[in-house]
Amino acid sequence: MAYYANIIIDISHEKLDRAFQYRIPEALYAEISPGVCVEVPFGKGNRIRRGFVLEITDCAAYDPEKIKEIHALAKGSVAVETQLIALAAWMRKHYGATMNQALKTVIPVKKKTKAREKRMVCLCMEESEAQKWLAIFQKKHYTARARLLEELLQHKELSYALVTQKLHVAPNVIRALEEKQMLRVECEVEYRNPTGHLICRKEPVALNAMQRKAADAVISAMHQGVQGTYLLHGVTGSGKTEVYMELIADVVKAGKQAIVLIPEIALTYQTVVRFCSRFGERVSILNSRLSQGERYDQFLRAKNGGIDIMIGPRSALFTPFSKLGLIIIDEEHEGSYKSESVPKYHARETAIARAKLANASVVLGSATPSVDSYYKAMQGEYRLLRMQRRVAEKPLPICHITDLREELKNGNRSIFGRKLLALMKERLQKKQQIMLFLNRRGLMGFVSCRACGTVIKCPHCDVSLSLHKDNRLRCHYCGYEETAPSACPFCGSSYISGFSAGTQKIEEAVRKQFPDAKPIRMDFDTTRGKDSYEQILSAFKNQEADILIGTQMIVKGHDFPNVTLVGVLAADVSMYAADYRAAERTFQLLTQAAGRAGRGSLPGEVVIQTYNPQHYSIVTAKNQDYEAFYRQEIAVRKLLSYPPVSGLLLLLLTAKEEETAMATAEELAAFARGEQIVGLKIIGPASAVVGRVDDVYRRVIYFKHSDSRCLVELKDRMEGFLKETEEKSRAAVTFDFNPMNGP
DNA sequence: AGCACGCCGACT
DNA sequence: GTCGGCGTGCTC
Repeated sequence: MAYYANIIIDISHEKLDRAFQYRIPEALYAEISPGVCVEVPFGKGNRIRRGFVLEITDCAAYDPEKIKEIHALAKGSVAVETQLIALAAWMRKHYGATMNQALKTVIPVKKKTKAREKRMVCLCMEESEAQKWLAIFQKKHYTARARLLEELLQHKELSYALVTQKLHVAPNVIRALEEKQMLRVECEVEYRNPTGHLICRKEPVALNAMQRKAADAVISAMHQGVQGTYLLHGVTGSGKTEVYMELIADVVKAGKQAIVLIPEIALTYQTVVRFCSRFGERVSILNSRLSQGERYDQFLRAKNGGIDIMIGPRSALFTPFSKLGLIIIDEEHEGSYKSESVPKYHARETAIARAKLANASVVLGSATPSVDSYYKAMQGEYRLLRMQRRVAEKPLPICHITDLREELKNGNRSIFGRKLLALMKERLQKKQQIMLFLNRRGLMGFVSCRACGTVIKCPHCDVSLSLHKDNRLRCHYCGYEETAPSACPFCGSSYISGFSAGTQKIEEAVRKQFPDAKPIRMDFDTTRGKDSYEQILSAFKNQEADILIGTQMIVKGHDFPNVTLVGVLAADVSMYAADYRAAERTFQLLTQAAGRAGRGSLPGEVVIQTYNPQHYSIVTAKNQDYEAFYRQEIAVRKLLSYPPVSGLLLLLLTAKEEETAMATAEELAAFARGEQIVGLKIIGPASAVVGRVDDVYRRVIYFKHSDSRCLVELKDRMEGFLKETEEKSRAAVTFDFNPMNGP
């Protein structure tokens, strides 16, 4: 009896996004199973390509004569559970992608994806001989060969992409010359270096009654074999981490494994130490600093049963545990749980899908739950667990709101309102610490001409360039940079000035107002270095500075016992961002920022400065009243048919030519209209907020429907439509369900 | 995505 | 005839 494997070839193209059948050679019977990565001959030239085994069968669904054999096991592949393949299929369906793309996000692969891009074409013969051949080719009018040879004589080494694209030399011409030993195609290989692991053990802290109650609700259900999704709403300082650890301990005791998702920015040394001291070497940590290879090694340990707990950002969700019992998502409301690349999955929904497959439970934790999750809890889809008091009954900070319009009326044009100024003075006298928080959005330092109003923009994107301290202008979308000009490039006026990036401006203002204070700044410029992030935080903790100035990054779960004042400067900038989550983000940011004050024995105070003091997101944040915020926000979402009340699907069309993007957008909008889906709302097509990035034009269409399953259905039909109606030049299409930060 | 095959036009 | 250029169609 012969065995066959259904394999997806690792080429992301709709036309190849299906299984191909290969015979399994007897020698590989033991090693081939669903989820392994193999090398197979593919296409006319039988080139060796990578593929993913989906399933094993004994019946040939194709002419057995034509079925080829699996060449080998791909080196550096982990046989992943069939469960993860099912998860990839689920992701493909719900977020829009090719099966190959979905598999790639789910299956750990060792091989560098960059290898292909780094292919080089290099000359391997004497120059004089090459000249001879060049003359022959020119004489024979072998224009392609002559072009290539000419270029090689000048540069010796050329990138493969350049040769095929810019020089228009076909791959078969390259191979013809390679066979004649005139040139070589080489690949570069990279090395990786692993990091150490820390081990230390401490006795667990006993839970208080409130924590016990929350933990027991989950544990008792798990013991009865009931799996579910829980939303743990615990105010800042209520001790959610202790609850997580209790649950993990219980899961591990039952011989199962746990995954803990933590937003990248909150994955600090402190967190790592906390988990390691409780669970020792059974814990593994993933972070973005790890190379592909190291990440793969961690997954291999998990696969082989070397660890029980994996902690990490979004991608840790795909840890190949065979007996997964629990997934915890801390800071559940965080935007970083949504993937920015295809498939644009949300870790929360995907975790629930994986848990269903593994018969595991999911615990979502947050002090400020996402409106999405709280809504689902209200609908009874998740079970809500509350922890409304801080450990040791520490009082919540006193919160003041400063109306910046009033300040302006009273002639105060500085960054600091009078209330904040007075409190800062007092704290500095008492030798207590202060945190100043700035909303980064909107305060980017762009450069404009005061004479003609010209704003310096990126030549490749529709955004203004921002000024950095090294006097260079950078594009935050494509990375383009140039030296800041001294005169306006349009009118020649020398009255051209940059609005320095927000945090720098604040630092200057602090130094001016309080010459004796020691401010420390944390932003993209000061955290360039390797450990500078940790260094700044520990310096502040050791009271080497008394004012910490920063953006989002300083708000996330750090304990600074001596901080008794938090100032939020210009709280409303994020509310003007043109997207429906703006109020939610503002509320979350303010609540989290306020939570930084009074963590120690000293009571804290918070000052929120805003131009919109009456806005509900600010008023409810002042009162630390999540419920009140939720009630008002959900009413707005209902009124405007936004998630979670309604489903929202964003279609992004990208193309090199503006016309192509527009044409495809119109084509798809027309198709959607023709589908006659009752209750479907189509908004657009329109230009994306940033209409051009890296010289690629971007258009968007929004679809709304009260039942998000209808949108998944619509996406399926559009995928089918794109597959069937072939058109030679069409824009690239990406789907994004319930997008996080606009297109 | 690659790669072959097939056709047209240009030049030996 | 031969080769480059380009469109079409298939890949287990």
